[in-house]
Amino acid sequence: MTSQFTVHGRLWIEGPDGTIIGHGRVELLEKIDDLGSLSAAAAALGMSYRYAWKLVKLMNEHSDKPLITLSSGGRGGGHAELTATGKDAVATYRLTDREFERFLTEQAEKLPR
Amino acid sequence: MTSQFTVHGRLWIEGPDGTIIGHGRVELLEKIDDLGSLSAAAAALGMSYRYAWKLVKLMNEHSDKPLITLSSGGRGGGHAELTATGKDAVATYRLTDREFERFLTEQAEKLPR
DNA sequence: TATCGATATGCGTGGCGATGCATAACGATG
DNA sequence: CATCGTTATGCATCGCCACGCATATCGATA
Repeated sequence: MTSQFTVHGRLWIEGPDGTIIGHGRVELLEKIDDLGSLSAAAAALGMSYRYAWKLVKLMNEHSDKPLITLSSGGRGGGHAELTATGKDAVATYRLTDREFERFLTEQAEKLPR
Repeated sequence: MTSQFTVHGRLWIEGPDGTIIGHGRVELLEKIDDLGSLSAAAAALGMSYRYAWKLVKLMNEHSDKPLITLSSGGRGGGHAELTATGKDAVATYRLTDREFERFLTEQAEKLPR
């Protein structure tokens, strides 16, 4: 049967240019893609706008091609959008993350008792 | 061939009593088992004795049966030793950790490019 | 051209992991 | 019973992550 133990973990993907994409960043990217707004995405995740903005800046700086485009002013006050690179990154991460979830439950069942 | 991306991760095992055992704690346990001394183990890992002692206390408190026995005074000034439970915990963790390493490299090869 | 909502960014703060210092207690052994 | 090396534990601190406040900027639109 299932073990009394549970196996947990975190994983992240590093690119050759130093990009790091993990759980939190991917969630942010997905929310941005969903809502078209950085402030709304941050709020939806219970994350401060200040910090979300820093993450976006870091990701864009450390990546060869930017993952997110931000524009201020205009209708609605501004806009946030994923680039094709950004969407690719999300998709790639989600793929390996799904495998990871399978791995974790699979390992938990191997544990004693 | 191999991808330009690399997949990294951390994993830990939680017991029903709230025990948490992960990379750092296991390394400490192994060093204790190896050296028979908490202060020596901490030093060998470049970890402060203060913190290593706290970790041991936490692990023992949160586990049903203690993982480490500590004794002060006497020949050599004191002694640290793993219980059978402690050794089991290490062995179990190492087993799933080995699988985890395989998983990570395996996933990295699935990534684009 | 005034408004409005979002982006842009500095500055101070609080929690947490981890360190370092200092001091006490312990107990086998000489 | 003095010594010695380790365990035992308080307290102050440092760095990093993340938050919160405050303010400036931008640009479509009414």
